[in-house]
Amino acid sequence: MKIGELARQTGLTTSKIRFYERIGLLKTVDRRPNGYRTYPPQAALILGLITTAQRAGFTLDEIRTLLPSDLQRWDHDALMNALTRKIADIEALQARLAQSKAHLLHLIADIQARPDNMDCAANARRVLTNVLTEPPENLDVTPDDVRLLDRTDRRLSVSRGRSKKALSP
Amino acid sequence: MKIGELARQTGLTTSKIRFYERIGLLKTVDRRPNGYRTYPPQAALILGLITTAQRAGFTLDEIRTLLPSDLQRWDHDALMNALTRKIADIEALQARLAQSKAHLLHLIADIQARPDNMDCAANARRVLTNVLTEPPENLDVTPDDVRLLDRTDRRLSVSRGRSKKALSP
DNA sequence: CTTGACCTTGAAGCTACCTTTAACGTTAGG
DNA sequence: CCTAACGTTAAAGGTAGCTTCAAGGTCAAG
Repeated sequence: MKIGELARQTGLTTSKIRFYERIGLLKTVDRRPNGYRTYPPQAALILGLITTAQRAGFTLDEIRTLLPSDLQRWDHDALMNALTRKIADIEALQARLAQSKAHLLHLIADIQARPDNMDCAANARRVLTNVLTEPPENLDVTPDDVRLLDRTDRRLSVSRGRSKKALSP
Repeated sequence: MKIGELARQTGLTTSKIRFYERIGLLKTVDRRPNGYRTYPPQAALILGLITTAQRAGFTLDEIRTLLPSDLQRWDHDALMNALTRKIADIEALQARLAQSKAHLLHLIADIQARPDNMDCAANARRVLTNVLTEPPENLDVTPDDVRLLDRTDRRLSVSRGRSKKALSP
């Protein structure tokens, strides 16, 4: 299978597939005499796995270390470890988001709770003081928690990059 | 107040403060005859606001358009709009995270549910098929939802960039 | 023989948010 | 007067995950 065909099958762009190869993520690729890449049918499967793992919050780096060269032979322990850690990361993020959300809701309520006898400027001062004197949100998030987020978002931004400008035909 | 003093008060680095000025986020700055920046006490307050807003998931760009030059005179409607939208973004992300988490838990269960009479390779094949045939996770997340995440993570990654290499003294 | 669809490469660009570096001027204290 | 700590600038670098570009080569159909 040539790269364009693989791209169609997986829904990925050819540039993405080549990129994965460059960073050592996709190794099941051969060359025809003319230099063209050629893939076994299995490649589509692997790319599907990569995409799925990415959506679950794994970095390409993590995926690379977890993906066995032979799909039948996984490092069971490493995989389970990674899955468990990833879940913990997600939970930490969920806690953060809940906090942020609560914070914003509180702020909205605070703004709308302007006493009738108070003018806008004074209300602004009042709200401002509240915002800045709230406790510093002790979230206890470790650098490791953070890493997921860095991934998660990017994972989600599948729809980006496409939005820039439509191909001018 | 000079920039070092302001940095100490806010807990930000001087480079960050200068950066904020460069991108037009912090305008309350004057110069002494020697070229040094000098700030009114209010500046610390504004930086506090910026940091808080960032933690809540706003981009510096968003913050810039929302921050009034006079802290007493906010654009009430724009602010409320932004807050409301940001909450919606957070909710979308929460939904995604819940999905990812469920997905991972399911995967773990699936791996552990290997029938006694099945060998590892066969189990790997079985799980693999399950993973890849699950529905494509119809999440209906808009590009706008995505933007928050891009922010949220970075907001969280305060602890990064420091990790590279300690200053060699 | 030409057209168009496909393939190749390395390098540069993009995003958002900073930090780092180099090369230099200022100021307070001993 | 020297030194250490502070201040200044513009420009480049770093992250993660790609895309885009320039400048080609290959191939099948008409």
